[in-house]
Amino acid sequence: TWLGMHWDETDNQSARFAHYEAAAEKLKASGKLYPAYETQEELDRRRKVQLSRGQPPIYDRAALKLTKDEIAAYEAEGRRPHWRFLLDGRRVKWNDLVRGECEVDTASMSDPVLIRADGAFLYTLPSVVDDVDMAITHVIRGEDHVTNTGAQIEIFQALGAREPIFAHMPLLVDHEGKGLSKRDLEGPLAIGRLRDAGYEPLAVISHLGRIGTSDPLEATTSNMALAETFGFDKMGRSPARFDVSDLDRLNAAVLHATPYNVAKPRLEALDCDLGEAFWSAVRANLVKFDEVSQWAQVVRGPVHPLIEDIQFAEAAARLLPDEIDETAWSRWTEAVKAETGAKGRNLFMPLRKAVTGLDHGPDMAAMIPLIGSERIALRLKGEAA
RNA sequence: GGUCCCUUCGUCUAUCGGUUAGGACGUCAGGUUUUCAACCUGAAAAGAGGGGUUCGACUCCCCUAGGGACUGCCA
Repeated sequence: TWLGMHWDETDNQSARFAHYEAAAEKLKASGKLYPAYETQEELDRRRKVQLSRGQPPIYDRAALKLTKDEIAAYEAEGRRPHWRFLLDGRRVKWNDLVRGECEVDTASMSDPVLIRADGAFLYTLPSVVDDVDMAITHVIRGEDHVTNTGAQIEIFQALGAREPIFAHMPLLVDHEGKGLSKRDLEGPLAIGRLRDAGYEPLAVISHLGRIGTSDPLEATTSNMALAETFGFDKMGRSPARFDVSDLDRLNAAVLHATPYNVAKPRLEALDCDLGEAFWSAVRANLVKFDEVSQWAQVVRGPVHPLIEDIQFAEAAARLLPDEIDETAWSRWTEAVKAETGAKGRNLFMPLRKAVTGLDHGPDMAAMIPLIGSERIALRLKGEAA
């Protein structure tokens, strides 16, 4: 919901900082934000002791019991306090758009540190303050934030604000069911890498808009079409499996449905714009867009023909129709069949290999008019053309 | 150690006490293209295990097993 908003020109980073400070002062005044003086080492040690005794590793609020003299002693030592938010320790409830009625018992959590000893604000406070300032209505994030939500709702309320609506989506796991590692997310699955790898934006968005939902994972034709089918109520609550091969399938499907007028500028950019007939002939054979250059090469040459039976190729060359149109392929193969007796796979494959140099590819009936009789004739003679 | 969440075809999932347990992808079989791909049609394929509650449980409750998240002076 903040997408439509604009910060005014003067609202720079230091202005934001002032908002965080004001919020912190407000919390300090109400006693909800209190100073603590433990060092990280002390906290770590305390946590280990608690764990070894089978106790939950929760901050014991020792800082609240500090006397004035003890605080003065820390200050004299040069210690600066960090600031913790005093949790109510109650069952915080909200109606999650994905998970329904949710409840977090903040008594089982440590009071979160909002301000570090060096004065830096931790994300928890700015996140809430920004949401309030920007009048955020919905917070949509991963399931890993569910526990945070309990504390954050308390902060919203302590600031006198109403909390937004929350939607916590399931996390993704890989094809083996293991959590997606940071290495994956910053590596091959990073959005920029996916683009570099040739994935269509529509394929990526089709996947992200559907994974974890009850709707089938299928290619969408536009962002709006996807949005119309999207709903938080369709989202599951268990981790969804992310399989990259689904992205290849979706990418191919997106390409298969891409009309010529959309593909044209991109074909031009690759110097592969051989017309609408070319695009509709080859698009069903693409997984990634840039593979069109391979088929453009088959049309324009040079192609190194694959000829296994010279007599067959000679007969085919002799029978090649003068005019190569849409019907030429069936007339030609009929004639070759009549003369050589070859049929089915034995009829086609030698012709395909000789004419395109490959054992697979788009419909030959559509391809040969594009290639043209001159090049076809040369290729049937075994010449690169 | 604690808190919370999850477990249905191979995969993602629907079902909110009574269904032939539905769909999509994948797989397999046909069809079409006189090849491959694409496309069309059809088929096979599922309730983690054990206890309850109930006339009736995938659905509600408990236990077990398995998985995930959180438990930071990270975000």
